[in-house]
Formats: sequence, structure tokens, C-alpha cells
Amino acid sequence: MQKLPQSFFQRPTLVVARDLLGKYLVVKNGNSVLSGKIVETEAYRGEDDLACHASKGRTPRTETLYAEAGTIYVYLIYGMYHCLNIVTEEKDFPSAVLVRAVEPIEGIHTMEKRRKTKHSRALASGPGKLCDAFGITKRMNGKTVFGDTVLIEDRGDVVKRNDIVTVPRVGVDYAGACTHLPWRFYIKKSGYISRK
DNA sequence: CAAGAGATCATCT
DNA sequence: GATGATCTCTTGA
Repeated sequence: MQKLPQSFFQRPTLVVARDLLGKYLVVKNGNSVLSGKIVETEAYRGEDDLACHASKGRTPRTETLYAEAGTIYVYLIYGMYHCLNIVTEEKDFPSAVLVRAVEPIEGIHTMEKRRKTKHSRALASGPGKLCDAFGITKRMNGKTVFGDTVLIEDRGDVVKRNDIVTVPRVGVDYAGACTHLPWRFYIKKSGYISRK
């Protein structure tokens, strides 16, 4: 039960993306606690990564990507879903890890109400679903994972290298040469992945 | 079960 | 004016 420090996120994005597997996303609000084990992530790194929002340069929206490691980047996609990212590497270098799926652990009843389903595999098995279940919105954009609202914990789970699957990212067909970069990671045996 | 379409809007051109 | 780091629902085999 150890809150991850900034040094964890201040490393190469691909390493952080892999190491986040098996860690726990925790969202606290008053006396309610929601948590889930991270089972799927994707890396977005630098202005040269055509799939990264920062490839369009520094704008009001992408400013968060240039913030210090551990900053939370949340944006709205397709007009109705939010995506949760955690900024990595050095300040002013735009990079982040997209948290794509978690296995629900605590606060499942709240997640079921928000997601309007009792099927545990449908609660947080995708970036949009996860934000819905955890109540993550753009209000969180620009905050960090070092406060007492949103944080990442190491609860001692060990994810072996052989249990991690490495494949191209989802939904980035527009990214030209970067489309096929194997920057998506997930836990092979998990039943809570966004898609095969 | 697979495939396709529609929902819906902030952001950038 | 176009477009997405998605999801759900409908259709049809």
C-alpha cells in the first residue's frame, strides 16, 4: 500500500507504461474510495509521435502534456467520453501514459450505478468506461497523482515480463508511421482488457 | 457473433 | 468546417 512518488513517473514513458500494470488506481472523494488494478496502458511520447496530441504542437489543450511528471491529463473524446492520462518524463517534454483499463476492486457498487450495469467486466474495461466508473472528468485535468484525490498505489502485485502483451495502440490509424508502434501493454491473463 | 452506424462537442483549421 | 487515444445499440446471418 505505497503511493507512487514522482520519481516513478519521471522515467521513460514506455517503462512507466509497463510498470503501471499491476499498480492500483485509487480515487477518493469524502469517505468513498474507488480503486482498480491497472491491466492495460498505452504510451504517447513527444511531438514526433503522430498519435500524441502534442504532435500538433503546444496549444491550450496540450499544455498539460508539457507539465511535470505525475500531472493528470484528461480530455474529452468523441464529444462524450473522457480519457485519463498521467504525464511522464521531464517537464516541457510532452509525454504521458493512457490508462486504458482496470480491474474493479473497491467501490464496485458505485461503479455499477454509474455504468448502469452489474457486469464487472463492463465496468472499467476501456478508457471511456473507466472514467465513467471512477467519475473522472476534465475537472481533474492539471492536478497531480500526489494529492489525496487521485493516486496510484503499489500494493505488492508482481507482474512478470512474460505475462505482459505488447501490441500496437488502438484507434490511431491516422498516425502514419507511428500507427504500428508497439506501445500498448496489457496483462495477458486479465479478463478486464478493453479488447483483444 | 460480427459489422456498421450514430451519438455529440471541444479543439484546431 | 472537420475530426477524433470511444462506446452502445441495432441489424442480420
